[in-house]
Amino acid sequence: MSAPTRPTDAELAILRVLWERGPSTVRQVFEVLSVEKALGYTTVLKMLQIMDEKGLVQRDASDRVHIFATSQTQTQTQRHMLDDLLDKAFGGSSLNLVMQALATRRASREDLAAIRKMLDQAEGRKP
Amino acid sequence: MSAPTRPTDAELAILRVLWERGPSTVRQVFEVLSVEKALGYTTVLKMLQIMDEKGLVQRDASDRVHIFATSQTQTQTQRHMLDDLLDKAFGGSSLNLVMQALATRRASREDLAAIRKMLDQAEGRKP
DNA sequence: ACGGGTCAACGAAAATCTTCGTAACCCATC
DNA sequence: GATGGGTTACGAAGATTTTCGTTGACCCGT
Repeated sequence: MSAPTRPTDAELAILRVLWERGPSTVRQVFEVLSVEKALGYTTVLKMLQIMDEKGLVQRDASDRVHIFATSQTQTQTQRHMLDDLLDKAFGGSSLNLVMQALATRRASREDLAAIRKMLDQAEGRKP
Repeated sequence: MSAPTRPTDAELAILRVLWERGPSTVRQVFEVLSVEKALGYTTVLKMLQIMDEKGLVQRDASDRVHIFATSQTQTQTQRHMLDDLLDKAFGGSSLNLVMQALATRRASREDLAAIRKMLDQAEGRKP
């Protein structure tokens, strides 16, 4: 159970498909990815083989056509990558990161309300 | 003025030093980095040469000992990398990203208060 | 002028990431 | 049981990233 290595861009593209579709075959992943970008079927296959070795995905090989699934939830991976970015580009300051995130893309009123609600919980406020 | 490529990990380590120290010589960057990790002087030099070609840093070669400086502020780079992460791992949802960032244990009580304050301003609350 | 120390440039090796051609395999249908 | 379409396995090439040894230039003190 070693620390999962940070997914590369190509790996992340595949993970995105698996998160959205759920467990999928190579062909299913390929169909989705090939819409946006020209790439070969065996490229996707190879990536999934490597990701399996790295532990990024799990493979169900009980049928002839193997089924691949992510081994971490999207949320877990997001946390991991955020933590990584926090260390490497934000000096560990999550305040700084949050400020930047809120400044970059304007959050809707509902978003802000949701964040406020979360702050209340985090701070353990009494109403 | 092409879109600056996302810095690699090694590049980011150097950028961190330059952001903190300001414009520096190869040796100065090397001294800082070699504290945490064993690496050669020429490794740092080569990295800075490459980063110069990529446009990540700017070089003042008017003296014999060259001075390197970042070509983007830390904030600009942070925005860029956050945007990248947002697309690639968060489906473009900054709300989601902020929530995750707040959910880590790295946000201190003061951080949360500062964010709350910012929310107040963003929502235009009257006191 | 000489020698030791510091410097940037260059090339190349090592490591990692990305892509795909080829082969081997399985199964359904002719 | 041969053929064809779809599958995984394998290896290797190409691209990028990371590392550093070597070389030649430059400077300063003797």
